[in-house]
Amino acid sequence: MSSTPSKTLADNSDKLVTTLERPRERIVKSAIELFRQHGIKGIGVDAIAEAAGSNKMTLYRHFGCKDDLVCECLKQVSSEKERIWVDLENAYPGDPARQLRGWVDEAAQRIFNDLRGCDLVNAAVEIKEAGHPAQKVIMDAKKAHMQHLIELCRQAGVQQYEQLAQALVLLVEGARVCGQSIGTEGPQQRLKQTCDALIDAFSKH
Amino acid sequence: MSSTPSKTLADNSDKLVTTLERPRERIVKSAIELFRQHGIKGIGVDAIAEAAGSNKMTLYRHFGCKDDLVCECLKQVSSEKERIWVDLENAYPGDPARQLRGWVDEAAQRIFNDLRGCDLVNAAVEIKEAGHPAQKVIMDAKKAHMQHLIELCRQAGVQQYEQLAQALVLLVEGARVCGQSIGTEGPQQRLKQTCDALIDAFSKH
DNA sequence: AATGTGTGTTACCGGTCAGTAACGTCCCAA
DNA sequence: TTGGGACGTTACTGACCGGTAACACACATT
Repeated sequence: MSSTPSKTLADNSDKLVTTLERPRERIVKSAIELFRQHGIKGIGVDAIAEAAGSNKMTLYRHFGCKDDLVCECLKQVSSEKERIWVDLENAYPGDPARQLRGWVDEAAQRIFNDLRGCDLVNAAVEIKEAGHPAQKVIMDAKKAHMQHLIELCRQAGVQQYEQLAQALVLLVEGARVCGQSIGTEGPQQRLKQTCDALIDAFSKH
Repeated sequence: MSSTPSKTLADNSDKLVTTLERPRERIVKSAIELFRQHGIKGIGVDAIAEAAGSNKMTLYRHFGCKDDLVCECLKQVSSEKERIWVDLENAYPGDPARQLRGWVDEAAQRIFNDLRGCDLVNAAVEIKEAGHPAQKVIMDAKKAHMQHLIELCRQAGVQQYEQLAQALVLLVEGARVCGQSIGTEGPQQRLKQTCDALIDAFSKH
């Protein structure tokens, strides 16, 4: 099947990671990148360990099984995503309305520059087994992000702040996924314009 | 016309698929369902053939490789999706505005009843290999659906019909994907309300 | 009766995968 | 100096996977 990763998959002639970090960090970093490139089921632990300049045994000493590694990667990804809230506060201190626009800008920018979608959503699509530990990680992260955005809309003085936040999340998630399925010519091109118009409409009353 | 339910009663009715159809149709039908349940990479051709009450050899006589079967499934799924346009025309003949609302209703209903998302998008998430034949199938189907919706918005008398159609697709695709990652409590709960408000806003000017 | 087509059965191939065992190495701290 | 912890190397297991070969059978047409 053409989905089989080629042999040069984890060609570490140029390692994905610096050797300055410990193997654990290198493994997680490599795993995140390789999961992004090939999907969770599309890459093996051996290739991950090799790309990290390590080996399978060390990987399994740090993570009991592949699922644990997946969870750790998703946790790290989501905690990196959470950094946007402090970044926005630093960029526009005390101005939640501008921060909200900034959130849209950031999302639109990312979607434009990377058509691979959201790591958490992609993992949720791939992992269908009921009760898989990664599902809770994904759900918690998405709910937390949703709550943060609701709070930001509230602080921005929007009366129907919850509705606005939910609509914005739908638009952004939809844009990410359209980029993946349709490609560059999808309806996500006008994401920023649509979001801005929506914020305007909600800010009037 | 009274065809006799004659002699051929090999009857293995324990299978999940009716034996009335030929193996090819049974295989495609089983594959669609199993891909939905386990993902494309999560199920093997052997299990598909068995669920279809057939076997791997027959599967490979009809489909040269697993990728071909995947493409056939996606084509069938997308052609079933295309049926919505004639269904809408039949439900609200000559009333594109009502048809547009009907499209939203249908999407919201499906998302509410099934959290497994869109088969085409799920396949696009799983299949990352550049040039994989399924990607063209997915892209063509999504673009065609997008064009149909744009045309419907235009016929509904919306001036900025393209913008509206694109925003609606973003909302719906986002809702589907939020159902998968967040679960029942996601922002997709208010999808219909949001879409209706958007259509109202675009219909005024 | 002969033939061909579609199908089922069994067995096999080479490859990949997650995960483990056993052993060797290096470095740091006591 | 010694001991231990972290890491690397090799080899292995058992399962699964996509795909193929060879053969048998059922049936419809002629």
